Amino acid sequence: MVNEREFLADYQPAAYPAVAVTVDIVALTIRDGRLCVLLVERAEHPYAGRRALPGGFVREEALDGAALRELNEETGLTRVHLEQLKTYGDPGRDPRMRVFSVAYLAFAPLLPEPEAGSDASGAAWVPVEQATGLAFDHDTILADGLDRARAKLEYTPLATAFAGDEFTISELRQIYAVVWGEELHAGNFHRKVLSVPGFVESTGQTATRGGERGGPKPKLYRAGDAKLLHPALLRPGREEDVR
Amino acid sequence: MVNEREFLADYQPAAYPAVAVTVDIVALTIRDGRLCVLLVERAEHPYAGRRALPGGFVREEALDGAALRELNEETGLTRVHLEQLKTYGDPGRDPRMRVFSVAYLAFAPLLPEPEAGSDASGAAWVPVEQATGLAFDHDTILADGLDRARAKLEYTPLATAFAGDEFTISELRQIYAVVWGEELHAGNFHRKVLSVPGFVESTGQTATRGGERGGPKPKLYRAGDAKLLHPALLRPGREEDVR
DNA sequence: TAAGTTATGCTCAAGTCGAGTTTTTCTCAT
DNA sequence: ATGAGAAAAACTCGACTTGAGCATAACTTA
Repeated sequence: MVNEREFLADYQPAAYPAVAVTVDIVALTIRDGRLCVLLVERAEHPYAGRRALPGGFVREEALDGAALRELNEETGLTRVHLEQLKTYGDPGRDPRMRVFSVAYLAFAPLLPEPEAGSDASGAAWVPVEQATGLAFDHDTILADGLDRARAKLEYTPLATAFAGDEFTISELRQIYAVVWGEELHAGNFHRKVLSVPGFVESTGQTATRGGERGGPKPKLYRAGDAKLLHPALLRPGREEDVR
Repeated sequence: MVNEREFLADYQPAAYPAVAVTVDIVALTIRDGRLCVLLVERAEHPYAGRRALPGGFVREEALDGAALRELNEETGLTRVHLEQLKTYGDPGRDPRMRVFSVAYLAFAPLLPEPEAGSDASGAAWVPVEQATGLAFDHDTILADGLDRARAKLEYTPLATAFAGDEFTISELRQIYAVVWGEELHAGNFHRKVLSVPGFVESTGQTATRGGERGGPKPKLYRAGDAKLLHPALLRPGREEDVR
């Protein structure tokens, strides 16, 4: 019976209803100390007028390429960290037809451009807590993306993708604080970051001035060559683990 | 320009070349102390005669449902841990047409059935080190699945999905050893497993007899209610981290 | 009954973590 | 200019966690 099915499936693909594959992108950045996601406003039905994650149909290109192209079209960004998140394909998630969406997660350094072309589509960076009521199942996709982003900060040096080429330990700590939504002990964070091999490397320079509200000139660092943090930087307050 | 493209994409999906979506499953189990993956032999072109991961076209069903159905068709398994792995969609990965494959990772307890129906398709559990030269890009998918499985053992109680309902700490340790490919310190493993909240819970029973080659009757445990291990069970020998 | 194997627990030194403190260098407002 | 407040960086200390070994007792097979 399995063979019959396979046979049919292999040789009569046209017998199946038409399907489409899109990529949708959860692009995150930090603006004004807040975690923001890139959203577009839909001009067409379905969900006309609703905000949605940027994305579009996959052409004759690789999936990663499609995601990069879409993101570039909306933001002009080209050198971003992009990784596949998950694929969503429930029947009915798009009222037009069966649409499978391969979601991607992107980490953008501090605002490459405030707004997209400022023209048409109205792409905008929206604080994640205000990004609700999105089109399709994009609320779910965004939630999954945030979960993944928060988890990845723990064991990868991904936070450096949110920072510029050079950054201070405090700036890095602020990134963690904003993404995780909780303050971190400055001293311990400092010790930890410097002790994890390959996380950051010193530039030998210091910032030209201290913080906004005082303090000495901090040293500058750039991202190291580690792909994984070991030991990991664990999120505080996870004692009573997810059961 | 972006709008034009979106407009076209939204309203003329039929203008795009036909695409298909399949699920492919990396189903892992442990047989005779070896990590094995479920493979089928392809009867049809392309790659006729080559071994491949089990899978098939997605019907009018959810992706998770399609994966479960395919796995069930091959093994009869119904209560397995199944999770989405990654989606593969390079143009040309299937010579017939544009095929996107949503790969799933499954963890099966010790051999539900030695072989599939033993009839047709010739589904078989193959030691992973012998599972090479697979059809399509299945070598890559398998490698990604193994990476994911090994990583997940560290911070989730997934290893219990490889064990039966009741198991001994030593059996659990063997699962880790087989999947990771390295022996673990018995005493430390024992201490660690019992100290992580929710990992395992005692049944109060002990096995009816000791090990094959001697030793006291071990206590029996069942899986606990934790979804994440905290602190994690780190793989040894990862000092010089992935750079 | 002897020899070998295993489950389980204990010890100890090294390492890590969270929390708090100290010193010093800045910025800002007076 | 000067004092108050803030932040960078470094240090301390006690509580845990880890890796490596050792110890003991309970079993199996020969």
